[in-house]
Amino acid sequence: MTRKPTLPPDALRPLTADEDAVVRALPSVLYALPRAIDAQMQREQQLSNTEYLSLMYLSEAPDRQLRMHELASAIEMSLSGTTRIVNRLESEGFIKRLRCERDGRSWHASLTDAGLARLEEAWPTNLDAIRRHFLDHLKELDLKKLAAALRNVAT
Amino acid sequence: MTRKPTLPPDALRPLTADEDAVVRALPSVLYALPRAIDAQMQREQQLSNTEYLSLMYLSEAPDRQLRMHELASAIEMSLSGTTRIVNRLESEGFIKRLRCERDGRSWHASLTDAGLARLEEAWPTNLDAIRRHFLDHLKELDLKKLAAALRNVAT
DNA sequence: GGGATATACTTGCTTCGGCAAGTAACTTAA
DNA sequence: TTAAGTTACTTGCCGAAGCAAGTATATCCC
Repeated sequence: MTRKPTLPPDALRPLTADEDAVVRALPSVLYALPRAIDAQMQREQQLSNTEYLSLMYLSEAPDRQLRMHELASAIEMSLSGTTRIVNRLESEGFIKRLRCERDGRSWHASLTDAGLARLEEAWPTNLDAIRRHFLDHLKELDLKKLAAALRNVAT
Repeated sequence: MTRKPTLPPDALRPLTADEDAVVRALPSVLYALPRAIDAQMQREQQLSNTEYLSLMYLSEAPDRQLRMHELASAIEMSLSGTTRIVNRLESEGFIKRLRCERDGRSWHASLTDAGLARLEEAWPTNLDAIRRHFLDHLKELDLKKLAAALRNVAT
């Protein structure tokens, strides 16, 4: 039972009413919402969100390829998780693995034409899912500030 | 390959620049952030977020107990997932299952004193995780509006 | 009252993800 | 130049969650 030692007293500062309201709404957004988006993507496109993101980041990369650890950090997954995602996408022909010429330990995940086509087929569903589950509910917010805040959260 | 038929044209309406900025930042927030919060809770408190939420909602319920499906909907998990969470928490003595007197098919998950103590031990970590990973990055936002929007997303 | 249906939960099976250990290839330093 | 260390990726093992099927109880309707 190695628990963290006592937290600094600041951690116990009570939440303001507004913060509390945000915190109360958070589980829905952080836990249920990703599952809902994933489920729609899976149902309508047979792609998980991480698979979709992989195709997307690859499509935007120079030469449509990224080294494994670059892809991992783009999709914010562990390297082992990324290995498996690439395995799946490779087995369906959407990605090819290419040896890296400059570093024999390294592989490039390279988006195939089929992979690009798959992405183009899938993105309307992804956009629809994000709109329906998320964007459409934010009408009252200042999106510019929200985007900045979310980028800030991201780091 | 049963794919959804063509989406309504509205789904293809392009994103505004602000919407796009939000969407770009979304994977970090919806996928990486929950993992980060979970990891901190697991590391420092040996509790998953769903376990923590279960204890929390039970502590707030009348008689500190809820029927399984009530708990499931509170924590927004499937019933089978809830069964397993309750199994885990029960095996550690934090929850007891009590037969429902009015309905023989039903069980109450009931928070024990040990469970309440566990919750009280864990909440500062949870609060700290939420603050550090999320709340502290929202300084620029109108939290009242954000809370309303998030509640809106939740439904 | 008793069969058909519905409800509340549990279990079996599968998938996904992380960590830690393993392997191969590169780099550094003696 | 070769042994030690580091890096890039993969594999083995595990836990968590969902769906679909199973079980037990309740309700409905004749």
